[in-house]
Amino acid sequence: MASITVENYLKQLYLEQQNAPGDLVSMGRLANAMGVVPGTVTTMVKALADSGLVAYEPRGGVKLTRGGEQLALHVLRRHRLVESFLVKVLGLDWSEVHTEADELEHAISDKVLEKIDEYLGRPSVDPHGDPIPTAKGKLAETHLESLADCPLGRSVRIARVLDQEPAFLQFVDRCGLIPGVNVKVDTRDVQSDAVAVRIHGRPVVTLGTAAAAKILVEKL
Amino acid sequence: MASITVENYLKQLYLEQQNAPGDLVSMGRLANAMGVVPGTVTTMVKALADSGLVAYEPRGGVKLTRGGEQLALHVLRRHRLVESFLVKVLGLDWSEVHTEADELEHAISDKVLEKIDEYLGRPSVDPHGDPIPTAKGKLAETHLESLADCPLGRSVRIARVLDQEPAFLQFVDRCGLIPGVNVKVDTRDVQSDAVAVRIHGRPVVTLGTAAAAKILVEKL
DNA sequence: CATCTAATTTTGATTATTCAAACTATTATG
DNA sequence: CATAATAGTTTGAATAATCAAAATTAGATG
Repeated sequence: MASITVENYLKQLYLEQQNAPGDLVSMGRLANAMGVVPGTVTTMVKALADSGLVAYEPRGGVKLTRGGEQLALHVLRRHRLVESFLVKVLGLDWSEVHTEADELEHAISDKVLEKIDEYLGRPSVDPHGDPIPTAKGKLAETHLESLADCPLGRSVRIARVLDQEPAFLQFVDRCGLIPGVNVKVDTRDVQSDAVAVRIHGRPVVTLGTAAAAKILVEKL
Repeated sequence: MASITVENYLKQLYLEQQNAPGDLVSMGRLANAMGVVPGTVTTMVKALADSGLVAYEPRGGVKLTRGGEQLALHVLRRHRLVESFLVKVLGLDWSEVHTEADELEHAISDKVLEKIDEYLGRPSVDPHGDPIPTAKGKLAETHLESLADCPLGRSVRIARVLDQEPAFLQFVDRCGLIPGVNVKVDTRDVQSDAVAVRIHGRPVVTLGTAAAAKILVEKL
């Protein structure tokens, strides 16, 4: 059995790989994601490489092996199903479930996970719109645009919010930019770095480009 | 924060104290309950004593301090609420939830626990009839008789099963001796070590005294 | 090309938890 | 009461995960 620490390294490495597909992940990025000093990551990554979970190029970076990726996806599946469960069944706020799931993801057995999945009707995305890997370790590829780059004036639906920070999620919530809501980008201005978003029956919301880029939408 | 290991020692110590109220718990009993060698327990207990969670008498035994007991009860509350949740909401079999809860009890936050408690309607006992400590750390005292010592021929209700072994619970289930069921002890014989139990509309079940003693009943 | 910088790796320690095996009390017993 | 049996403690070592700080390397820059 992979320890909680190992599960966390693999999960984090997977998420970092998503940010820059193709490349190896640098020790620095992983250290930052894990909240440890770089030396710790070097040590740990070498151990993971010995276990065949990652491929490590000294001074180059790391990436998951097929086996490591499967484990990471399994952790991610637990994380996202737990998040969904906490929101849909227990009624927690979507801004707080990420932290909770970070603990629970290591304590849930396959049996309980299956019951949760069944109870929820086998959802394909979690409350933030993040896709849930299947039990077999497959993750549906999505290619969504964001509020920072989707066409102007066209009606689109909020599909995913890429930032798990409670404060950001609460802000998004207050604005009503939550997954499932239909919106239209009114204007976008490079100089002022601003994106104006119109939600039916609500005042126009203006976001900075960085914030807009974290909100993904799908065409209708 | 108490580590998972510390939580487990405190919980186990609490349970051992229940078995022999008043006495100190011996290192051997605790080692056995924890599944570690005795030397490990000595070391750990000394550390717990330094943290003020237990009172340790070298070569005498250990007991929980008020603080240690509060922590133990908090763990037990999580354990038993989780068990209830797994059975009542997710539909797991009561024979398998103990193991699951042993993991989950360390990963559940107070916030999630409160939601679970609310969802279940603030139950006072878990699926095995074990009492659930309150959020304040109070445990309702029960003084139940068992099938091995309750009056003969009187109708009583199964209230609690003291053994968490899946095989025993499955057996109990097959016999229909589950909490809430009304039964009557027909005969009891010291020489044959046998207890005959009658359940309405079912064949009489004969148990050994040791098994009968693990099934607690309440008067009607 | 020599050097500076930023990232990475190494080294030596630390903490938590555990074990095996040697040692030491206590208790019971003849 | 001397001693055997039992329970408990100590000691020395191991593993996992971490840090601080020194050493190294690969590029970037003048």
